[in-house]
Amino acid sequence: MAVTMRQVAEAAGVSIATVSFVVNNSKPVTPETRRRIERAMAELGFRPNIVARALASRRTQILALVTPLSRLWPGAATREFILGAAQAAKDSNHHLVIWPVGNDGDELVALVGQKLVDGVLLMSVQLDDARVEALRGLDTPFTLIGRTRDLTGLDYVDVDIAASMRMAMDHLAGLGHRHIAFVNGTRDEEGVAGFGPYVRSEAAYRELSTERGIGPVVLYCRSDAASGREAARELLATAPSTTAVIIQDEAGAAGLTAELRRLDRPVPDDISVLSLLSSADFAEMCDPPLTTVTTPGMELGRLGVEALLRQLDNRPRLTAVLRTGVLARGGSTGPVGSRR
Amino acid sequence: MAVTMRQVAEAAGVSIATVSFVVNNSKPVTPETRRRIERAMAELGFRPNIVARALASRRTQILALVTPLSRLWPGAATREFILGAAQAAKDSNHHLVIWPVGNDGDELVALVGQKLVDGVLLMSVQLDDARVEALRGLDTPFTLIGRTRDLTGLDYVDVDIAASMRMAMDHLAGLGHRHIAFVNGTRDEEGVAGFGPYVRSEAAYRELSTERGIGPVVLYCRSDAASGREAARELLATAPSTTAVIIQDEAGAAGLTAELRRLDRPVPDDISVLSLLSSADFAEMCDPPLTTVTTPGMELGRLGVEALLRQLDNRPRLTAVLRTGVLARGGSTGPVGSRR
DNA sequence: TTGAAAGCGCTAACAG
DNA sequence: CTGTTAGCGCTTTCAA
Repeated sequence: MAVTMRQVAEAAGVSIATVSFVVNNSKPVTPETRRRIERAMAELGFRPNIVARALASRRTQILALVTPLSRLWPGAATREFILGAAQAAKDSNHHLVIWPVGNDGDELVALVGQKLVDGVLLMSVQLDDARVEALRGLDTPFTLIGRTRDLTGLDYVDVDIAASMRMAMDHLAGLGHRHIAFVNGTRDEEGVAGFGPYVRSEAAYRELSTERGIGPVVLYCRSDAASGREAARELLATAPSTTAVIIQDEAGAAGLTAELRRLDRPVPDDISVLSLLSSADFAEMCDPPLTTVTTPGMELGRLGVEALLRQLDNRPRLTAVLRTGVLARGGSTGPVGSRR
Repeated sequence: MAVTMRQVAEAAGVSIATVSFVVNNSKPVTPETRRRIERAMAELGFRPNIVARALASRRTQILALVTPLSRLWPGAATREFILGAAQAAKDSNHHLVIWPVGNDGDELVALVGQKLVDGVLLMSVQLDDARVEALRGLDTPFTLIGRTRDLTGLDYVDVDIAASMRMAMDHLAGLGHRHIAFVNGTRDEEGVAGFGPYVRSEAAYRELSTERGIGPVVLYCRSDAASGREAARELLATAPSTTAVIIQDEAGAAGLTAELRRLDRPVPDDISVLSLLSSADFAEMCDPPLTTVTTPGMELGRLGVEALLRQLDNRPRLTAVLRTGVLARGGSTGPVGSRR
């Protein structure tokens, strides 16, 4: 059996309460007494039982990361996100549990009701998200990764898609491109309208193009290479003057690039392709090296945990955190004809 | 405050013990009494406090998934694995915590000492793994994902690399290929010798080639497209008669394919490429669709949890579970000249 | 079939 | 500064 506080107390000749004080640094203790206790702890190999502590203190030091059952953000940096969150949790003496739950809130309510976790991190939040409404009714603090339509009173961490899009367009414009198309992602289940990132990226693209007098060209593709190929053909058919394309899907980007090559419009020599909000893994796999704007998965995970812990500790809140993607230059060059 | 068992007991006019019996189905209870209690629970919205239960029963119903800090299996199906494990845990009323810890066992010992978890799942196990030795000294059950050199008394779940390699070679041989090369992964940190999957796949390849009278050709590449390109050049220089290549790295596969194309040996028309033990994400991103043998990440995660739970419940153990990768045909054809 | 009661190991008043 | 004590909410003998 594991060593308990009581045994430590006996060995050190003090009361169990005093041991608790030194373990948690919760009250002043004479250096001499402290030393005796620490010695006893070391000798006996004492490790506080975290479950007993949780029951007595009403603080489990456990956070939950709620992930959808379906892959919501296709091919995205989920792994990095999870690991970033787990790291951040550990760094502040917390544990992270993974809860894969459906999109209706009921299951989530049941889990939260178990009182296992102090707070909840909600991944892949949708514009209208039943899970959020469900959590609003409970008294467990939570933080969003992503954004709902109605954000009153909520804390969230998200990718700054508008800024990322601007970064992408600035990059391409800086290379001399004047005809920049956008291939947006799409998900049959809810249509383009429902998925926040898609909505926001398209809005940002349209706004920026108009602002710069670039006729907006928007196409769509699903999350596979074949769909990317289709987009390539459609692009050349409908907007042949295009010299650069921003695409928000990894698999789609791969297909698009390959098809452009097949159609004698090689990337990046003849047309530039930039993959928006892809994962780091993808970036290092592209060939030719595509320019990418990478989702900062780890950082978002860390920030999500940070925001949640602030709520739990009643520290100043982190209400609206946005992070721009990271630009990694591939082999993109300017449009044909404009090059030195 | 949340509803407690005591309140339910009062409302139903029974003792707290009886409530416990119906909640856990641990003792027979008169239908009539049971009904009263269930009614009270429903009306009050009672949810058992899992922490109190854990303290009293010495069973937390929490499992830990230990992941290395560094990416050990490059680009692999980590996400699927994590989600598979989380799902399986949930399906048997358990929780899964993620512990990103270093490779020395000390941190792990400290975490386990907290008595938060009933069992541990060790990911990315190395041939000589300090974490395993550390866990052997404790009394918390654990299961390996991967294998150590010394497996006595241990339960593990792993990819059957030999079988996967055989599947790959059979597939290619069936298409008529007689010159099949293998590009193994490599990791500078520990050399080829240290990483189990690399060791085993190479051994399997060599054995199978010898068996079939195919002179073995083995090259190495790191986990990036550039390294894959190098491998392509080296391959054509040293074994120009090669008609098919098996490569065990996703990024490397991308680079290899691209470089072969650039050198006028297009895939799959002129030479076949098969990506061994890659992730499902990768498979759907390849263009042209590469034939892949995919790591069954979800399934391994589920099986790991299953094996662990069996230990915990004293059910017949699952000591040595191996799963073969899943073959997904891409556009591979037979070698040039042998085609109809 | 049900109840009483003794913990599980620790925290947090409160008292001294 | 240290000790006493009453729980935290539930499980689990042991009796009734």
